[in-house]
Amino acid sequence: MYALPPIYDWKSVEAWVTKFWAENDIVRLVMERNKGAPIFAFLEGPPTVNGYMHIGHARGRVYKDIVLRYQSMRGMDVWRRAGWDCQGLPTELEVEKRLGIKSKKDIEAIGMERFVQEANALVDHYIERWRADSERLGLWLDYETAYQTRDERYMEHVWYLLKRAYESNDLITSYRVVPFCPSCETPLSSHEVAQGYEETEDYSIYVKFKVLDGRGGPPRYLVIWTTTPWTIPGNEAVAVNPDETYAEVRVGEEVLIIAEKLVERVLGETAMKGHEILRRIRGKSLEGLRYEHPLREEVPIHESHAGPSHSVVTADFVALDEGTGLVHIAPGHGPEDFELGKKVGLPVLCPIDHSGRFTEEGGVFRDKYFRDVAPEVIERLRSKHLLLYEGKVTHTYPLCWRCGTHLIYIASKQWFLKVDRVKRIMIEENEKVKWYPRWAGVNRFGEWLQNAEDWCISRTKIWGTPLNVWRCETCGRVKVVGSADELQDAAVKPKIVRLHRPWIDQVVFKCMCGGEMRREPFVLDTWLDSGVAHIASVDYLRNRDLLERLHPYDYITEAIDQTRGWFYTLIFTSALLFNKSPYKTVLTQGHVLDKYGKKMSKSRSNVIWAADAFESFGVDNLRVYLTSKAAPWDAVNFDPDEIKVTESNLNVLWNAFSFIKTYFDLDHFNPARESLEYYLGEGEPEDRWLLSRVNLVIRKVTSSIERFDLHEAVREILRFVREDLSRTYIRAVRRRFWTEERTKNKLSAYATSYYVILRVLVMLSIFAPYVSEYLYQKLRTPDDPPSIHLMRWPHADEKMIDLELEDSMEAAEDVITASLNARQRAKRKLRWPVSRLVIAPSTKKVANHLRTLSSYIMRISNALSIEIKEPGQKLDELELTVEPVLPKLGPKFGKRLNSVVEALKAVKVNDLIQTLETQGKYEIQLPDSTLVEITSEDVKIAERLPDYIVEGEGRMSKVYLDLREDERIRGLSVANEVIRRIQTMRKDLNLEITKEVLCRLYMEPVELGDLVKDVVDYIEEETRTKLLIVNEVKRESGEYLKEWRVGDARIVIALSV
RNA sequence: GGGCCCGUAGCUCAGCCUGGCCGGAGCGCUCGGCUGAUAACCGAGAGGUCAUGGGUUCGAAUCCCAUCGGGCCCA
Repeated sequence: MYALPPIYDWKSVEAWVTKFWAENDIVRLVMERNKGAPIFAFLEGPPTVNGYMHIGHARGRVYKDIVLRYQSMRGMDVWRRAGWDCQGLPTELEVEKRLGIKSKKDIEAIGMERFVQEANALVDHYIERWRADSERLGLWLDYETAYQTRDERYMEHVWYLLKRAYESNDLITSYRVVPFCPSCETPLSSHEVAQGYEETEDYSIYVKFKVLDGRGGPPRYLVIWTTTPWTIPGNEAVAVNPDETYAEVRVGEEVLIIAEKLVERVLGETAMKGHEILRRIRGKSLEGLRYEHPLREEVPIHESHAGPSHSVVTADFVALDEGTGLVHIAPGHGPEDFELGKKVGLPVLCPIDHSGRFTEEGGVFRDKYFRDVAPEVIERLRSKHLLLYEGKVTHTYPLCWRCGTHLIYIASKQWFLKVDRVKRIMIEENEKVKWYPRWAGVNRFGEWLQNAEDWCISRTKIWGTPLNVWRCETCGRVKVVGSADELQDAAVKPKIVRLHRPWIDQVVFKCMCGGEMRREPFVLDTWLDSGVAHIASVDYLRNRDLLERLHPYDYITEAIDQTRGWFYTLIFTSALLFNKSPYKTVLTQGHVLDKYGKKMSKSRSNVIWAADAFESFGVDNLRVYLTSKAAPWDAVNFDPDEIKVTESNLNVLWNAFSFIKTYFDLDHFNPARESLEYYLGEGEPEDRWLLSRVNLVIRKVTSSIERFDLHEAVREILRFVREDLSRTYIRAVRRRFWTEERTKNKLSAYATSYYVILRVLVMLSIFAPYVSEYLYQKLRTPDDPPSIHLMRWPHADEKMIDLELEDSMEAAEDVITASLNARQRAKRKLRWPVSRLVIAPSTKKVANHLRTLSSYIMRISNALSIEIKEPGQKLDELELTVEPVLPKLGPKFGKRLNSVVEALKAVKVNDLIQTLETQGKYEIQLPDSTLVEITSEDVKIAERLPDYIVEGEGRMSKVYLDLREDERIRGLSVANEVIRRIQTMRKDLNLEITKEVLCRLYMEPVELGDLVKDVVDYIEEETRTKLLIVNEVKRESGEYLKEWRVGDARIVIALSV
């Protein structure tokens, strides 16, 4: 233990505390403290370990930590296992980059074993960094038993889930159109797609499809609009809304078919002039109308497409808010198109492969990349006079959430988890979940659940949980393996049986039919990994009892974007397995944006890494800043300059603590032996007031935390420290602390300070674990727990809450502020006492409140006497004057005005006021003896203060200071000036506060010496000196001598140690 | 196109649900004070069309509608 540094230096605080925790095994003690108590189950959403922790992650992790610390202090046995999400595309991409892999062929060359080895090494590296950063952040999770989604025991739970799903017919395989990333060469799930929408610029083209109707006359065309020209090779139909009206429009020599409502807009945008509507047709009537495929020469396969192909079909989803009201249908490139095609019997033409290149079926476009084909398609349409218009449009288009590539929709065979059965359970179970804020669950999540679609879980990748489905090559029979044990029956096994690829691919089963069963070559969506965390993290298959105790979990919290991610996949798998939600309470977090409110991203290079932030700002400062700035679910703009404010707030705590602690040490105050109750009776009202305040604050902070209003909780604590403890209380008790004797009055202030600061530190500890620990260590007695984090959360002592007293203090502070204000205007320093403080309260209640604190008010405002008037009662010396209101009197009295004004001067003011009040009028006699009547409108009553009174105005009271001085006041004033100078000099000499020294004092004019004679004791006590008033100064050796000018006076002080 | 959140002093945010205390706080700024908590502390001051426009009401920052702007999400 070393002395408290003079200012708050978070760097050394963190260093000291980190060492302290490690040496005393504090984290373990905290984890084990409430064993056997009721469980508070937290489920850690595993960070994806494919990068480092940034400030946004850090904020989220602080919200985890605060709640866990709180529950632990409340006596709960907190379940807090850490976890890491290890697999998936991002890691795979980074491995490819490191190994210089560009295609699947490269992987074959390098070997999948090497690939997986590299992936594991990468994950090891990131986990190490994440753990270190998390621990430094103060997030105390159980890292030793952390779950990892790459562990075989973990992956078995994914298998278990799929086997159960297979048994309940919720696991299916299906040929469908799925969103696909051509760069990652894998399909994406809808929640992955949902994360990647971005503004992009695309072509906007209007294309004419020539109608084949065998009629004579001008050629007719169906007009369609699309932003994806590369889908036209795959076109099989044009859809119209059966209930809308379409128009045949003549433009020049051609007839165009467009939805009637959109004619103006389309022709306007395509700059076509001089049109004429020939006739109107219902969409339904267009059905079956055949057209010529616009690229029939380029994509010859269309020649073989008959039946409903290349004709108009009807679909309810065709909307008239954009385009032409005619939608080009490519069943191989859009989910809606696919469904429609299935309904009406269109072939599913998908001439694009997994890498985004056109296949043989793509005709002239073969081997070209889909996005590169767009301009060529446009040119060919133009040359065939089928292009009506070409432009650009900016819209949101889904990009791959990891690599940023434009996604395509293509048809392929994939594995799905069906949503129908599970959806009903999820919706019902979601009703029971407590969401913070409510709208995140009811509106956002609720809506998402309503629209949930089948979940595509298959990925054509390597680094993931392998799909546990084997299919017989001969008869097609399927076997779903539910655990590692089940692999034992395999006919062919690799030497080392491992659940990852490539080893798992070598496991071959014997089918009942005699054929060989091989694994379906997919891995699984990584969201399925984290989605089973509620069971896999506790190794459910081998610990069913444990799960019983934890599930559903009390608390999870992640950022709002997990609405479509983890919040969803968790409830999905839990609904599938157990028919219930896996969590009871969800706190959704807002994002951290940069100081300009922009999203942080690597491409903007405005990302702030957590480790850097810890270094530059300090962990506690950062934690308090992030949590106090906004509600957890609001986005915050991260502005480094603002953290300085947080730091200075904590510095106020430091200073307050330092003041209190200094005097505790001087007096060897031992809180363990000194009872607050014993001394409080001898204390002052500010003691009882502060005790009331702190208990009220405990109550408020506690209920804020229970509501997850964590921002309000921490703000309330800081406000209390700043306003109540530092500004009000310490100002009030400073003199009491300076008392030399061990009086009960002083000890009451000590005991109060101890009581209060201890509770404040405990509450603050969940937000700022380092500095609160540091200060606690300076304060704790041997009987206290070894760490603040082993303390109990304080409960509000209702007996101590005294709202009457709080109101009284508020009234008193109002008066004190007003009197300081008055002093300032009168240029009377607080050091100089005033003889009299008169208070005119606005109400009876305020008056009563002030009376209970009159001596407190005197003490703080440095007044020698106090008078508290009744409401309405004025200051005795207050002179009331009557002033004529000339604009009123003039018209009334004309020439007699002057004599009326003169007569008013002679009137007895109080008499006049009273008469006006009671009768509404007043008669005055003019010099010529005539009587005139005036009303309250004619005069203005003003107050006039004597010269020696200065007035101050508060919210609840008016105050008057009597500035007149007598010998005593002047003596005290001079004494206070002397005291201050001596104190300064003592400090210059760096004297111990208790050190007694000799002081020779010389003052000019010499009469000042006489003034001070009566208060020598006072000066001696305040400055701990032996005072000698001398008539002349000679510098003596060994003395510290200094000359001061105070106003006109000269003061020479000489201290000899 | 739809949904959600948000627009209050230079900055960050309370107040809005349950209309009515001259619309608040912290920081910053200006001026002054204090000086054994001193890189702290205290006082005073300047600074606001409560996004805009309607409506309800005796009364609207607060309730309702529309518009504009910002953010997030969905299609």
